[in-house]
Amino acid sequence: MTSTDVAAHVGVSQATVARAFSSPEKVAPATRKRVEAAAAELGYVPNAIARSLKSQRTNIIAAVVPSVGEYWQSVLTAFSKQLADRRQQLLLFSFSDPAQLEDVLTSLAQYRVDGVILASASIDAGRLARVGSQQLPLVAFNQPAASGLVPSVSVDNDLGMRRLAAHVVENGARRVAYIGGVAATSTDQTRYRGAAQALAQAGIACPYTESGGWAYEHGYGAARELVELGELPDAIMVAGDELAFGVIDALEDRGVSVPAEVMVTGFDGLPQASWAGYDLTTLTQPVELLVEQAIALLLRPSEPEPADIVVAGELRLGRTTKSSSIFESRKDHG
Amino acid sequence: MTSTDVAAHVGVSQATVARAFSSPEKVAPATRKRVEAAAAELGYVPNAIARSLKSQRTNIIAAVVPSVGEYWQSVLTAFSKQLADRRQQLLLFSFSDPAQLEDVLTSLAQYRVDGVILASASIDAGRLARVGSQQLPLVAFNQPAASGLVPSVSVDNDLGMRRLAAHVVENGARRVAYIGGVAATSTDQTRYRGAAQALAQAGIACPYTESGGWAYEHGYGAARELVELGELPDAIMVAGDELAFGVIDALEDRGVSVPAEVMVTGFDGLPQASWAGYDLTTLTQPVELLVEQAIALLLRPSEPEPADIVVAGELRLGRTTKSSSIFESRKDHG
DNA sequence: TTGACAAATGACTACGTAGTCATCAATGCT
DNA sequence: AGCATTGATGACTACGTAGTCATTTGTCAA
Repeated sequence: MTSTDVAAHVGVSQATVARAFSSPEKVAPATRKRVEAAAAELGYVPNAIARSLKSQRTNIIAAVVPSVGEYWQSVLTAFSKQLADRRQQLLLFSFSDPAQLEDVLTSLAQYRVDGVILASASIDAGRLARVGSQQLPLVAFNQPAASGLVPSVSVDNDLGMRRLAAHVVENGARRVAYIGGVAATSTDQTRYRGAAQALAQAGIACPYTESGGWAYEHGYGAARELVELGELPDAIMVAGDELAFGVIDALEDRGVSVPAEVMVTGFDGLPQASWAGYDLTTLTQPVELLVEQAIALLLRPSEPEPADIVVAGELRLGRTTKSSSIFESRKDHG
Repeated sequence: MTSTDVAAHVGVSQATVARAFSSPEKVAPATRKRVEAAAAELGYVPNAIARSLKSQRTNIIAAVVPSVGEYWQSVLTAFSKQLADRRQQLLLFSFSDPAQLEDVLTSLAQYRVDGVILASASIDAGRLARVGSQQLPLVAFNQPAASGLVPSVSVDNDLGMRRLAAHVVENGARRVAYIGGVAATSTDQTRYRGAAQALAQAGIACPYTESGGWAYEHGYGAARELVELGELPDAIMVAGDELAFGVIDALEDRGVSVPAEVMVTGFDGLPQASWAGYDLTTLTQPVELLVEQAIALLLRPSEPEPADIVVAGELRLGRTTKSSSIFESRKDHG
């Protein structure tokens, strides 16, 4: 079924049928009605492929996203929803291993999408530059390393961690440990630096432990090791919520009470952080807002130099850092 | 950058450049080398849009998936991974409200994708038929209602629930309640029927409570009501894992111990079910296998009548139904 | 040496749409 | 009535690729 078929059926030219769909105001109402009726009867639907070839726009945005991780799934959900509202489609390129990125970027280039969202902590500057050198609109999502290289949107990792650090210090923590994800990622580095510097101002050191990933089991493993080494701190600041869930479970499995013995903070503000089972103190990322900004950056005519948008998150106070009664009363009397 | 540009640069015809990429064996090795070199130099990448127009294949599979829910996110991840392995792309159409389905299906039709995965409990038979009436390959994912209408792949909901029911009965449950998601969905109905029938064989009634959704908070709310009504059963069978997490947290928030006072079972086998914090007894869906079957069904030449593939899940025993010591010892001595 | 044949390549065209330009009819104005 | 203007429509073409067919080149055997 093509516009030509419909045209023949109605007795008009192919051009008129095409206009009836792409710019209806240019077609006489009576004609438009007849075209629409015929299209419905014949089951004609405009071919987006052909339209894209002609118009050089696909109405498709590509998202390059890690295939695992609660956080990325929630980001993906937000993108998919907001793009749908703008009548754009989402072409998904997911990868589980940074080594697959080459392939992904290659096939991505073939599809002439209207824009690309690069959302992954593990895309290095070199690759970023390579993608950026192509002409297509691009935005890096939550990738501190991209700043300056390509347009980017990020949560304020530094500020977020500072707030969390200030909070645990206020709650009486004097010895703090940090459990990171993958030390090589700029996200991890930025978050750790924020925490370490804020704590340093309070005269507190903050040893870094790399868990080796961003998943539950990495957090679980790292916390288990901390427990087995003895010498537990007053608080553990964790680089991400999913990691933090693992940390909490590992601690409680070994009889360490959270927050009475050890406080725990996360980062991201996943839905699960609000679940009663965890009720995690964390830095909630304004995902909807971040995504909105990213899409705006993508569809806006490109500016001379790459914009870097940084949005502050919101502190979520959960039971994992609730002041123990000792501190509460101390504060009451202080 | 088009194949024509590269051709001019190398001094061959456009056809030769096209062949060098689409069927390299038809081009003399020396020529191919020169073409590839020029393409790399000029930054030429074949245009998948134009290729699709010509070849009538897009190498794109569309997935229509609810935008919320842990389960669907994990399914989406699996599809995205497996399709990438087969060099297919995933065009994502997500919706948060069944009312949006009309729009979604309309824009879907324009993209001439090679196949469609319909994954949602809330697509009714009428709409299914409408989509099915189009010519494109289609597979319904985990939608019992689709059986017979269109090709489908599902986990064995009935068998799974029977196994779970048998398990809680073995563990001594004599009074069992069922918390469903959305009663109007065929998934919910099938699962409840499986549980109710299996329990009936043991002479146990199984009242149904609708929670009104599939999310954590729905489960939490439903369980809270059960507690407030008093009369807690020995076991609560829940229609989905995410719901079950809410149920567990609601129970424990109100001082009801799981599993000592009330056992809880889920369904789906989400990653979180294995987290130490929940360690849920559930029916693990073989998501990878289901997805594999779905893709195979999609890409296989269409059979005369729609195939319905049903795959059994695997029982996961967690602490939420661990036999209490009373039963343990009773069994030891029995 | 020449005919037969295969390999390599080029010219051409279709895929389905939308934009440009031309054409034609209808309307309004002087 | 005659002319300019506007609106509606049709003819034509380009978008970038890949398949068909024809042509050229090279190889081998008689």
